[in-house]
Amino acid sequence: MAYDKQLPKKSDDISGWYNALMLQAELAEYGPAKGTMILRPYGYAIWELVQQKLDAAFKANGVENAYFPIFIPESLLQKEASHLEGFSPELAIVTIGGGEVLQEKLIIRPTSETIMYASYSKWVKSWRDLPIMINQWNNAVRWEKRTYLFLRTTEFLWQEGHTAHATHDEAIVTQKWAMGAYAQLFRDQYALPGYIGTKSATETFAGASSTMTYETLMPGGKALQSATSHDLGQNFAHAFDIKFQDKNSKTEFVWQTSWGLSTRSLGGLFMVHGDDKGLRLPPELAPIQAIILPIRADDKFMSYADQVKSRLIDSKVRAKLDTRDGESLGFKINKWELKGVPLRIEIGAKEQADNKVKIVRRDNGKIAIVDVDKLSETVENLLKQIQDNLYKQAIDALESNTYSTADYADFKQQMSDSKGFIKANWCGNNACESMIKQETTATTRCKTDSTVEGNCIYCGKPHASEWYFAQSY
RNA sequence: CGGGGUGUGGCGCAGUUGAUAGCGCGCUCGGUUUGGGACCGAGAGGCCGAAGGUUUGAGUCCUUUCACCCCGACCA
Repeated sequence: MAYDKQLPKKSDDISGWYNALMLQAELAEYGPAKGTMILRPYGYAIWELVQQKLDAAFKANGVENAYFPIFIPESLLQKEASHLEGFSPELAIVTIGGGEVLQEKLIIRPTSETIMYASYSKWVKSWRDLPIMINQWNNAVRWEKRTYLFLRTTEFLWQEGHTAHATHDEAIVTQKWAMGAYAQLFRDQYALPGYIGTKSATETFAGASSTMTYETLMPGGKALQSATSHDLGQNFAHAFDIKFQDKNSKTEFVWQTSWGLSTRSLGGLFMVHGDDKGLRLPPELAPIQAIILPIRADDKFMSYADQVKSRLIDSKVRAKLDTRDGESLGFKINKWELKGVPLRIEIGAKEQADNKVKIVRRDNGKIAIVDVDKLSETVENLLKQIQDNLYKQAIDALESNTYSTADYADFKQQMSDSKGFIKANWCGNNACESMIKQETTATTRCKTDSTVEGNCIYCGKPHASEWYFAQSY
């Protein structure tokens, strides 16, 4: 295993730190084709934990999993005009199959609205066929000009939920429910606080009526759109002719939603919680929650170490015993710190003699010497504390980097200094949003939940509502 | 799509005025070690991104080309 001794400091060089960390912690590496990512077992295990949690939440709300093809005939994608327009610059298109030029080009899915809704239109005839609540875990391809590991890769993994309802109200309930599920996941598992709100017209998903977003703050002050939930209105229903007869025998178009969370969110997780020593994984998403390090590889320590491991496994802690030879204790400590394992348990002669273990927290370095009989409850307790502490640190960062101003000069100054989120009023006019972006590189991230109106920070017009602005990843 | 950079053992790099490749880390084996990135010894591993050219001779010079990375504009 190759671990470079030097990881760039997070505070000096965020981008260098992040890239090196992704590779060194064995989360991912670059695929042979530009912008692609190989998810290594350690990184994939984190994604699997996300999947477990989210999948359970979906199913609890009646969502079923299914799978639709990766190839979308070009004609399908063309059916919804704004959807096509939004995605066409970043499509990967198959033109040759089996050595022959295809009669109709095949789009590699950038998202699955079109191919799924072609089926929905066949499936829905009666109000009794509704709602349709389907999710799929899959990959998608968007030919981005510039890529980062996790944060923006040419191919990414995600889930996309797609529902169809008899009424707009019901669709909106689902849109909000999905965002609620994401918010809970981010808070309870990712330990990532964020702002939830509606996107401006220009930032709304191509083909949607409205987009809700979960916006998190990255170190360096940029915002990361971490999950979205769309109210598609009847846009796709009209384009794909998805209609049904209601209880009064009247023909109606369905109301739809779609919502997704991708491996991008893991990039946010790594970036926010990591420190100069490497990753700091929240226990909920740590493939290994406790790493047990015998001070020596001697047999007499091993049986005790095995016993400690068994106790943890029995109490459902994801524990691993590092028995690899040829690595000194110091090396192993650094290795597991880099990989962000929340707890390190050291076992040596002293611990064995006293029937104790030494437990060190990754998040703050605090040491506890614990009686082995109290091991499980102590570990469980510490894991909770670490989870809470990471959330607390992240929320402190979010709050202390959220500003509010009514003065455009302040706004500009802030965006060129420490960045972060700025709450400011905006009239809703595209021209103002676009000028602000040109002059500060900041865009609207989402509407705040404030109902107080003010003057537009750019044009000064009254009755402007409050928005979060930030530079975006 | 613009700007910058880099391609030489697995990784990071050196290679001067051209003379058929070297260092560190890692890896393998043996031994000594082990409470914060151990040490000694012996090994394995590279036609220098690709193609063409100049030359007695090219990692090095020339031409073309490909790929990737970083920074911007576009985006989950």
